[in-house]
Amino acid sequence: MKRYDPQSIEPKWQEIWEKTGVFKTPDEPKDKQYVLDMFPYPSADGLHTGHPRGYTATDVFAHYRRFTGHDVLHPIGWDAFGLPAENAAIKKGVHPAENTAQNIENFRRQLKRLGYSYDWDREVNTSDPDYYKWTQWIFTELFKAGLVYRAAGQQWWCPKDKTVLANEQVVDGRCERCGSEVTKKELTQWYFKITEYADELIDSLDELDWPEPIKAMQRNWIGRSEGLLFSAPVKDMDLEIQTFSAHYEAFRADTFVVIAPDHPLLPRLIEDTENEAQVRQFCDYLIEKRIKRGFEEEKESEGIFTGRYVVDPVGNGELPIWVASYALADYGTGIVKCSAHDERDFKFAKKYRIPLKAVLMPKDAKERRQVEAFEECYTDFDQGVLTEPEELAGKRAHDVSEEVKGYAEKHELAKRQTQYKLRDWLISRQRYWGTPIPIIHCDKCGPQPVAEKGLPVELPDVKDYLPTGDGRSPLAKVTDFVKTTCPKCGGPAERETDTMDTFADSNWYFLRYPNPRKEDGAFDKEALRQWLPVDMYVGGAEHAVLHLLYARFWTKALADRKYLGFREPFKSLRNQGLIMAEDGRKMSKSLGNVVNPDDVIKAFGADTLRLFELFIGPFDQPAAWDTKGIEGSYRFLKRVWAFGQGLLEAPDGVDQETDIAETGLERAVSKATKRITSSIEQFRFNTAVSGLMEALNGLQEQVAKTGPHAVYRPYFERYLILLSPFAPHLAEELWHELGHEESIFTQDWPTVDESAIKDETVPIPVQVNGKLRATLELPADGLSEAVVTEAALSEAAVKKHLAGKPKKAIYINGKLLNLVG
RNA sequence: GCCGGGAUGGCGGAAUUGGCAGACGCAGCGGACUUAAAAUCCGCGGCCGCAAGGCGUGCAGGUUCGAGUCCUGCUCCCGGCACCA
Repeated sequence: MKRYDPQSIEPKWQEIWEKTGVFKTPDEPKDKQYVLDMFPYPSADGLHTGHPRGYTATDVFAHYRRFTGHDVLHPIGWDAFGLPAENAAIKKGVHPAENTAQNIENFRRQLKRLGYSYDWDREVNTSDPDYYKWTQWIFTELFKAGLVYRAAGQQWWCPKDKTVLANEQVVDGRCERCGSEVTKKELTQWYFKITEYADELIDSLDELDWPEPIKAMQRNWIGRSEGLLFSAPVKDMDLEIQTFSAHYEAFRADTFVVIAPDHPLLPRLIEDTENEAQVRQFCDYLIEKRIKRGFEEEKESEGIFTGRYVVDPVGNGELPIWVASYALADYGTGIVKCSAHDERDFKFAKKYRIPLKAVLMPKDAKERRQVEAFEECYTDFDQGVLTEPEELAGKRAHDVSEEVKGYAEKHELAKRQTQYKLRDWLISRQRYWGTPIPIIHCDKCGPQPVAEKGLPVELPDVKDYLPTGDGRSPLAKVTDFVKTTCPKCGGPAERETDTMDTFADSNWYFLRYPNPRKEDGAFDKEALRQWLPVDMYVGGAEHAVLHLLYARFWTKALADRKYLGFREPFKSLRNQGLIMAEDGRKMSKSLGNVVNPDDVIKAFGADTLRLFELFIGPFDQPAAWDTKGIEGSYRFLKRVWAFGQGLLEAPDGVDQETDIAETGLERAVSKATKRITSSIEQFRFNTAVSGLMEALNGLQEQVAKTGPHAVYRPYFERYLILLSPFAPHLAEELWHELGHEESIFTQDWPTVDESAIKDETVPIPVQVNGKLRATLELPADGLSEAVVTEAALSEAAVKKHLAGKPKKAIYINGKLLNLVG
């Protein structure tokens, strides 16, 4: 009997599969399935144990879809631009291009060693000019569509990476990449107008088959809130200010107004007032304090009276305008009407002894007295009852929401307004290793997009790619690159020297796979029609608001430019949970608890690693690595191997006893097929693997009755097909040993024999008063209530717990009998 | 604070629509093989109890013939967002 030797069979089949092209993408797909992984960022560390979890899942899914007659596109590529590559390159003194190429080579080797069924002819590499040419082209298209603009402003700045960061890349006041504390810097930068799509980005989430938490995060991030916009004249001034309110129902409680210290209207507001200098000084102090504080929440708000009043449009008289540190210039209008029914307003008013008024009351009398005395801040707009205005008195704020909106609109007191937390996407990066922004600055004509024939704007191959830290990219020092002519007037002009955020690269790569080598366009209409949208997309939940939101935005923008015939790129999305270290902590080099997939493959083979990563726990949940657990998966594959070898060496010919075993084998395989099929479809790979284990146990049990026999082979062959998406090498090897010339992957998915699944006798649990007292073993057919009840009543254990005749009986057909005494 | 997700043996986890709680695996115990060990194979296994039996899915209630699953009220853990008006 041959020994199970993954080290020899796995590379052998990988080579054969590649040579014969079994996993190549079909040309004219009829029943297509686009099964996609979030492409990896090729870091110097190579694959970590988290990668194979998601990649094996999609691979199993892709195989399964092929087996069930679908034409599958299952590609892979490299998200190759980006800061970490550049930082690593700087550290090692190797050019990022060279460093990235090495890393990709290593990643490719590792992925191939795992036996994934990728179509390797379709690799894309975002740092390849043939790719980023089209990233730049899309940029210019969006520019022409008015979805790209330049603006000056305070930007988050990472002092270590020496580049600006988007809001999304700042986590707890730190740079998402390197963990340094971020600061602010005044810069002119490029933005994508993602806010233009805010509504659609929220609304169309409903139609997506995505994990609910991811949808919730996107809704949250976009942060839509519908309310009223009030306009109010400033007393003794020719000036109107506007305020946004989401909780306008208690508008009669407004007693003051706050404005952000950095609000653009503020200088005008305080001009020529008595306290002008003092207010200005205080605002400077507040602004500085906020920058220093970063993302930490202020313990106690501070403010100062501006000396100005607004005349309230809804009848609350003249309201004093205060500068308040808690007011944000970039949300709503930056000015807020304030009341006793907001925690922050309430606290602020108490601190500065600003008068308050309560018009929203709890039902409870004691609580009510506290609210009336301003001892408590009451903010429950769902349960609270209004006391003013008279028309609404006694009604719940929640119930009159629409009524108030309608009334305010009708009498022109306010307008309906929707606000978003989502900000436009800042894409300029002052770093070398990225896609150059294809813009030419001309003194006469302004910024001009580079025409398609001028693309790609190639990243110059320079020695000095170190970030400068002065707010300009290292490209600014490359005179040959910078100096050019204006595409409009032909005069001397300068190139934009910033590069794009790497999320721009990954925004559209899934559109490139259907036509990866197309030279005269980013994508081919017919190829996109054949393959897009992506049917199954798998990756980590950490991309919930960055990549997944941006990619949706570009898809919609390109659809509006008539380039795409769909508005959502990813129909179904699944997230894999993190693989933690065995100690339950995150794997990290500094903790020394990292498991390297290469080592695992060396010890157990790729099939074991694949199987174990799926068996480790529910796919979307985090799981801790388990050294003993992987041995268990290895043991299982060895048992499959030994079982196969047993059948190979078994004698031919038929005798009567084998019939009984065959019935049992049919049952085991049919049951397994049913269970594994539904598990894969639901992305519950851990139960799919236990289904495989259970089935092997069943096969062994049956065969043990007669010993191995050649007539059992067809059952085992069907079993191998079920196993093959998980352990492709082992399955293929045994398949061929069993005498097949063609690859196992040309076969059809096994069918289920429903009649075989049915057992001849079934166990019927008998409960007395809901408690299990006996289990009857009865023939599967003819299980009427009368038959079962009669059998149950003759059981000693049932009699014992049942005093006399049962008052009532609940019989669930073929499943359970409950006697109530 | 707000929004998600979760809590089941020693451990990871199973359990269609409410119907035998603990599948499958890990660790453990007992046995076979072996001079011995590893590997492999067979068996046992929620807790308490000698047993009959009782108790068991985070806690407290409820609905139901019957609840891990449904309802109400909590506790704790994980993730995301957070002066967002």
